[in-house]
Amino acid sequence: MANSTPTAAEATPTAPGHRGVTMADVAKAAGVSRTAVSFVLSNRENASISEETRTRILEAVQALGYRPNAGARALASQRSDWYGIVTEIVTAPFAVDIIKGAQDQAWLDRRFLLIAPSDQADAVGPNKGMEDAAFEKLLEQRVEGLLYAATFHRPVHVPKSANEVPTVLINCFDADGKLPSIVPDERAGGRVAVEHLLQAGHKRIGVINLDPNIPAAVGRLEGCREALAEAGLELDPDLIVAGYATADGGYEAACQILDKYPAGEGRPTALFCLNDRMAMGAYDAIKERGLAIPQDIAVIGFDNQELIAAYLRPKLTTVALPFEEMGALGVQTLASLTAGQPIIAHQQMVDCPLLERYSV
Amino acid sequence: MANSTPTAAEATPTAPGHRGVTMADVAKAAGVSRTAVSFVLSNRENASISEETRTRILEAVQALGYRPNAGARALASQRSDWYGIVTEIVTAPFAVDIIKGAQDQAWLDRRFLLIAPSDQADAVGPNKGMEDAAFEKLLEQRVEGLLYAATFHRPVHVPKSANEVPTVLINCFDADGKLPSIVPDERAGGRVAVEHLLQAGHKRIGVINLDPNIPAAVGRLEGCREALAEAGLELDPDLIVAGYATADGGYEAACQILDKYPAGEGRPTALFCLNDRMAMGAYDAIKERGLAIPQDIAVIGFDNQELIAAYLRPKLTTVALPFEEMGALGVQTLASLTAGQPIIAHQQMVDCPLLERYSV
DNA sequence: CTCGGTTACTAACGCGCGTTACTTCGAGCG
DNA sequence: CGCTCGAAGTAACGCGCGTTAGTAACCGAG
Repeated sequence: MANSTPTAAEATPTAPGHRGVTMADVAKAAGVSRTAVSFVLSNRENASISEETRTRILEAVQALGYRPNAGARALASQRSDWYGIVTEIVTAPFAVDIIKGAQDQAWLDRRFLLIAPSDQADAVGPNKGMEDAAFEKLLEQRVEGLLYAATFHRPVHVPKSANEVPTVLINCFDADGKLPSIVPDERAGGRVAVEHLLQAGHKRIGVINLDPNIPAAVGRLEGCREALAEAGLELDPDLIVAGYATADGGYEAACQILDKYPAGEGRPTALFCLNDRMAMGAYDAIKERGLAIPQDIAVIGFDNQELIAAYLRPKLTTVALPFEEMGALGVQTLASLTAGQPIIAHQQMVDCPLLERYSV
Repeated sequence: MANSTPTAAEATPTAPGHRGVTMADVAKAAGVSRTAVSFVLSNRENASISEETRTRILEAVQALGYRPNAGARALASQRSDWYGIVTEIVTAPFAVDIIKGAQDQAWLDRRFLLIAPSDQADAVGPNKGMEDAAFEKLLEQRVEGLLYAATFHRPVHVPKSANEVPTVLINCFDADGKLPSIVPDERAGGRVAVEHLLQAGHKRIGVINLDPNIPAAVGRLEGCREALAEAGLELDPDLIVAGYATADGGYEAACQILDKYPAGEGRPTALFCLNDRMAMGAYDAIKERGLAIPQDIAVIGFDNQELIAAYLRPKLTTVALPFEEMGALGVQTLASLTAGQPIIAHQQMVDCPLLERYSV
């Protein structure tokens, strides 16, 4: 301000922050070398810059509206501070939460998260190549690490290019068993759900199952059986009904259970629905029969699909899938990997917390 | 392959695509200058490279697993091919769809979409600064254009830095009236909804309203009145009930309407719910009274919140908010702006299509 | 044989920045 | 006074690439 020499660069002084202000412009304005500016802006430890010139430089930065060029910085320093995540953003109410968790954590670490879409992951469709392209694009940006997130817990095949930088899988695991992964602890989740029902006094519990082969079903059911076993109970095979993972599927499965047993005579007093969408359908089946939730029949879900669980009437008690936590943990794991630290655990499992609402 | 000179760069020949393969490496491997490689890879028109060396270069690219460095390329060419979008990814089942639309379109245009989070937009909370930081971060990446997306249709204040590059608002509009925006055509949407009810023979229609002051409510109600007027009907003020934009709010509003009019005596035969969450609550109110949807009372929603609308029983007929289309249009608009073309329309309105399911 | 005009390239600069090696200057010390 | 040493800064290189100006070889016309 005091002795700022007007330069050509200040063509539009009323609009600071106009594009193309470089460190050289700042240096000229402050009357120092470009190196000095660089030292100040990167807060170098052992650089000796007097307090006076330091503030003069910072003033010039402010006045000109200088903004560093991330690309140039990455080029010169050979590090980008970027991570990449590829995920099916499409059908995915879940993927969003993973992204949010990852992005918030990245933001805390002063890193930037690049997001690339991959439409259907293992699609047979025409865009099988999209996923490879997504990885490719991210690597062109010279990301320092990669995250791969699936919308439901399952084994996946990841493009080979993922081997070029540290890569962590979220909500899925490497079918080839190489890459580290972060998954929900389905077993513990199933256990916590059923323990909650037991504590509420229920002894006869119906289960509305998913496709029995997917990891989620296997784990949750295992946890369910564990909890029952500890209470000296067993799961009645007649009370497990599988259905499509939709509200309609849940409705039909619930009907099947409720219609098999008249009131009192062996009818379960609680239903463990392996996901919230099915619980939504179960609600209808129960209400149709004039039964009250939770007085006549308690219902517990799984997933905590907010839009459903928090808006059903009564609000659904459920076990939450820890998407945000997994996203955050993914970034943390990536950070330690890119820092050169060894892989701590090949597969990290994250707890699924119980969310008590009003259906138990 | 034939006469490839082994170089130090081929340290790990079994792992092509290892990091740090540069154009110079490719040039050396192909026995040409770096310039020649650059010409081939960027498909220059008036560069004369013989077909022979051309294929030799491409072979070297393949063999070494060369991958361009996007940052360096942006630095040299002074253009980045990147757009940025800042949005509240948080609470936002909607923002996701906007992002998807934008990202798919960007992908088609061979551009990359950088996503920055902005937690609560006009939050009073501690992270008011986050939004500015998001813009700042994106500008540091030298994005060529910016998108700003809100989760519900409303006026917004955008940080001044948005003026430095072309900026388009999506699902919101500039409170200062400067920036171009893309919003849903709420009025036409309300009209289409009510026309659909009229066509189904309904003449007495109840409206479950949102906060009457927000743009969505204003527009949708206006469209509703238009449709009625064209049929020679009027909206009975007694049949408009506002509530909180939740399932509970919808439940209470529906109760109020249904309890005021006993069957036959002026009870509406259809409910127009201004969003799907409220429709969800209205379903419960209707079912509780032993009425059937749509036989006794038809219900139509707005928003097409997939997780609700497609899973309610019966599935909800609703008017969709065109998030993906708005996202895509945003990128298209940005493309024309960055190409130097003038602003076509200050505010572009996108149609809200009717989705017929089973509740009317 | 010379000369203009192509074809097929290459040398060299600069994008904006981080970083290393070097210079300059004044204070302190024997 | 001569010397060293730290403080305060600067010149210059290179990151990987796009791009312009230029060069060398060849070819046909005069």
